[in-house]
Amino acid sequence: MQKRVPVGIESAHCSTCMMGHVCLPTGMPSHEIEQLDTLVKERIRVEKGQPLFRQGETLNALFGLRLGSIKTQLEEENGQHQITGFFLPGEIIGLDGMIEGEHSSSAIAMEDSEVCVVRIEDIDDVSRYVPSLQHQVRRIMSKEIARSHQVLLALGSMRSEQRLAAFLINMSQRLAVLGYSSTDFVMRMGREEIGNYLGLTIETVSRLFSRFARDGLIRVSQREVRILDMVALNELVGKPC
Amino acid sequence: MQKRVPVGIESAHCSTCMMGHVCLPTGMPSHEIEQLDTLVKERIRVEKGQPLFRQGETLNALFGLRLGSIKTQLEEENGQHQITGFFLPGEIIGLDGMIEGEHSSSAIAMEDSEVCVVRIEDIDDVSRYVPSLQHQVRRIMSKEIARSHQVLLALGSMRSEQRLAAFLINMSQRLAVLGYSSTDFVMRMGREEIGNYLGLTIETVSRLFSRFARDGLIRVSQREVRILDMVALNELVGKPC
DNA sequence: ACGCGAGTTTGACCTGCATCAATCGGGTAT
DNA sequence: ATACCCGATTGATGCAGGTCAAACTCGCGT
Repeated sequence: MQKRVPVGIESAHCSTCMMGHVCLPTGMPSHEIEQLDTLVKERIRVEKGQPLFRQGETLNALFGLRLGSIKTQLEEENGQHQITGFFLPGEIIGLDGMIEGEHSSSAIAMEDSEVCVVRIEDIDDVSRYVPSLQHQVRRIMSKEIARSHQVLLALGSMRSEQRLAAFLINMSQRLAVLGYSSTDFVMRMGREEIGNYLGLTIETVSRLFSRFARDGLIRVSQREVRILDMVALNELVGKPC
Repeated sequence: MQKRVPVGIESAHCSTCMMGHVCLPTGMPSHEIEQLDTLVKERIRVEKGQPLFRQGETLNALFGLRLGSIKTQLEEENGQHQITGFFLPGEIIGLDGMIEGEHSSSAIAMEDSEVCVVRIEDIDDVSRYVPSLQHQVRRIMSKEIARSHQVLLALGSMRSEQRLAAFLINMSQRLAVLGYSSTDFVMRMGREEIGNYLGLTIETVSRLFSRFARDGLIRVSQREVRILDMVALNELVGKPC
């Protein structure tokens, strides 16, 4: 059984894709979006737990997540790893591989997922006809930089409860954009992954979930979360000093 | 007295700039680098302590640091801030402002500095004639993403001594690229800034410097550092688990 | 030379989170 | 059902690094 399978691309057109409003074409004029239809020549399905790409691999392509969820992580010689991002449908993966050379991180599917493959050379070709495409790519990369700076802020200057609160708020907002409930969702990652991402141990994360629940901020059962008091969560992370 | 002063640009040509080998033109073919000479229409001097730009400002330009050193930081409503990067000559600042809209961080000069201003619209113009320019911009942004992921790794999974060791190694390497000694240099930032960047308090940073010195890894006097045992520093950060 | 102030160092103490360890619970195979 | 396993929870304890406080150093201006 293959782990990383090409799938049919008959409907692989950005112009008709339902993710268009949250994916690469976001905000582009519709006549230019049609020109993107040659951009995605391939789609890949990645099984849960399998890598989309691995740190060190040469891959001159970006991946638009269509379905599922994927985490990226830095891997060290000594088996250690640090999760650098959780990606949801519509988000672009592989931006740290745009140096000719190699990816600086690995991307692992957290559930069965499907990505659109965009070869970088194709980006250059298409952008001759679609000037706004370059803007778009830069916009997305810029956003990724800003995003990781936000995580730096969390790891560098927040206490554990603030980090988890910020994490929940962030998940909530991103899921809302995708049309899901902002108060009621299933996290695709386990406690260990959350802890790793936030620079905390699994036990601390677990305790925090319990505490948040006891304090009436959320309800949790395994990976299901219901946010009961968004205001309190926001206060926890930002307002007070 | 002005804080942010345009300076003459008579010699503002990437093709003749001494920073060329470490700046935006890095690795570009020389006949294309000449085409970059229209890219920098302006140079700005920023006084120590003054901002090059501020979080929230609309600025559709990148800045190539020519002289001096600059830090970028996220600023929160409550006066808190988190330093997200220290920049040395040859490095590009403002990559998180390439979303049409606003910068997501502030950039402050740590000493009197000078930057080349590259307007984003000019990038688009010039890249019509210089196809590799787009690659170059993407390469630089990709590198910035990878860089911030490295800092995430430090903040998320290293202990204080490892963070400081990694910081010193990083400074050493970057200064070496600029032609300075890799073992003997002056840090442009104070203890507080280092601490903020690494998610530590000023006292912890100070104690670590003292400890490193006592253990014969470095010699420190104020902001001057001499690295005595680079091997030990590297072991501290990576090898053992 | 003196005094002053900002940045740094050092010490004593405290706490938030890690660590170690035991238990629990839900899902799956038998 | 039962057994098993993996992830999550909860408790007890320890320590790295934070906090509070005092002293020290280097410039710098007078």
